[in-house]
Amino acid sequence: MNYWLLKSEPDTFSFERLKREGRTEWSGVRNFQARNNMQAMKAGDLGFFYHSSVPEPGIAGILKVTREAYPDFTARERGGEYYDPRASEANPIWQMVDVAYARDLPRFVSLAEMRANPALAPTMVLLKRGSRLSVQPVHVREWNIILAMADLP
DNA sequence: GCCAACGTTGGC
DNA sequence: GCCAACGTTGGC
Repeated sequence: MNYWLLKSEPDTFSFERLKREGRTEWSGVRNFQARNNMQAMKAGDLGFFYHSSVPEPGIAGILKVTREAYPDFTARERGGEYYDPRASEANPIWQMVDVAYARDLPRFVSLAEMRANPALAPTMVLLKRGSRLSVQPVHVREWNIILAMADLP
């Protein structure tokens, strides 16, 4: 089992919406490193659902990978927001996974709080200077620290 | 709205 | 293969 962190702007797609709708396709990823991370995902892997570009960014809940990487068809939707003219059936270039709501955290864990935790700060990808990767691995150690933070008031 | 940091593109 | 220019991300 591997752990991940997936960023989303809640104005576009929030954790609450995932909870309400149950599942979604994680399409539209247009960064190679993020794509490679999705290709490494296994069904059953868990991930933090991270809310970005809001006054208080942070982890809103937990999702589960339900379908492993397959071609992201939005890359071939001519005129669509995620269209990529280089993508073809033979070479889709971009991949997506399906994810489902897994469970709530006891509470929201903010970016500021994670930054302030010296056990996370030096290593976690999210906290590295200039990091903007939208799909990133989370070490099991970091995963457990954040779960413990969410258990505290 | 600003801007630092980063990834990608394309000329050479 | 280098690297400047550009566009994007995302915290603040």
